[in-house]
Amino acid sequence: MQVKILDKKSFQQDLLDWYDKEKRDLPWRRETDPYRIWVSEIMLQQTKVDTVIPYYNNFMEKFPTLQDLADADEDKVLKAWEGLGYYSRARNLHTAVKEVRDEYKGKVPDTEEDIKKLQGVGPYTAGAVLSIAYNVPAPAVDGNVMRVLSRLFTIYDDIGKAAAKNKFEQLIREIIAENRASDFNQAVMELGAVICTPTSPACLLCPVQKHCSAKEEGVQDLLPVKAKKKPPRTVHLKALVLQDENDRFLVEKRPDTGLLAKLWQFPYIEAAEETDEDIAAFAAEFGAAVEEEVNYYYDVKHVFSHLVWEIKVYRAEGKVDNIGSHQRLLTKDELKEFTFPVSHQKIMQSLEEE
DNA sequence: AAGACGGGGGT
DNA sequence: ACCCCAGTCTT
Repeated sequence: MQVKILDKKSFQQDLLDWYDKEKRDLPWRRETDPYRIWVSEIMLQQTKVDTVIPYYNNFMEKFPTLQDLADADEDKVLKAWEGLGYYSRARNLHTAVKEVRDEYKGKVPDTEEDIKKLQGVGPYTAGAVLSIAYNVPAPAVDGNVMRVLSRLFTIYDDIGKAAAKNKFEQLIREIIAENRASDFNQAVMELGAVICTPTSPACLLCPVQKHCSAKEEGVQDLLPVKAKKKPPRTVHLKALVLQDENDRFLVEKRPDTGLLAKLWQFPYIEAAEETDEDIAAFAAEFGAAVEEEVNYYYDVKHVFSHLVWEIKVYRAEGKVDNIGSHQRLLTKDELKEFTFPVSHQKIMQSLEEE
């Protein structure tokens, strides 16, 4: 591969000098424990630093060591992840940490071969943990890195394609500062986060502007190239908030796999058509009398990356029976102990406004 | 190679 | 209302 950079040493020095001076003071940057680095990198997948910080701090308070997390109940782990999204990250991390406890004597693997075997550890996270925790010169290519490199070297490959990622990893292998792999990888990501931003990059403040091919050609706003995603499909739901005579609410645990696996929710049905009887029939299964017009209460809209939930919420009070084994009746206080997706937190919140 | 999988921010 | 952000696993 042709590296069009003029002076590698000069580039590394300009980048690292800037990073040494300007790097943000982040909780996980005060840590050297590979377990803590690992947790931060899992949380940072698809998620902004500002969102992660409070979750990370709380998580470390609850599970200070790898052993603590490995020994914890899954429900507690999910509760600590509540609202962060992509809950398979939490389940996979929990599985992987138990694997490290049992198969690696509690020490996070420091080789690419071993660390990649862990659930939820893909090419990015493997490189990030190896470089940041162990200073191994492995590439850690995330969206920030692809954006920075696509501009530095005017690469017009679609960064959504798998082939492009290999190209960027190879590029990092060629330009990484071998003895400062941790700082180098973090510096590139930091540059992408605070200077080389998706829109309106701050080129005038950029420490490596003089090495940047896109800036030289004035095409920084055209990069990176990325195919547009399809709009999410809309699913119509009717959710049922049943409150029994003891002011307990009917909730249920979602299946072990798929969307929002193992989280709790108010029972609902998919309503393909705007029919009137379906919610009544659904409620009748619990011995509750619900009518479309009488019990309709509230609308909740929730947007995921691949679908939209438009939820009509129905409320009813009275005796509740015929509870399934995955279902529970919980008081308002007890609801707080269970993990709900944000969409159903919105439903819960509507109960406070009366 | 494409889709599933959450949630947040900016304008 | 519309735009943007994007790792890993599964199919």
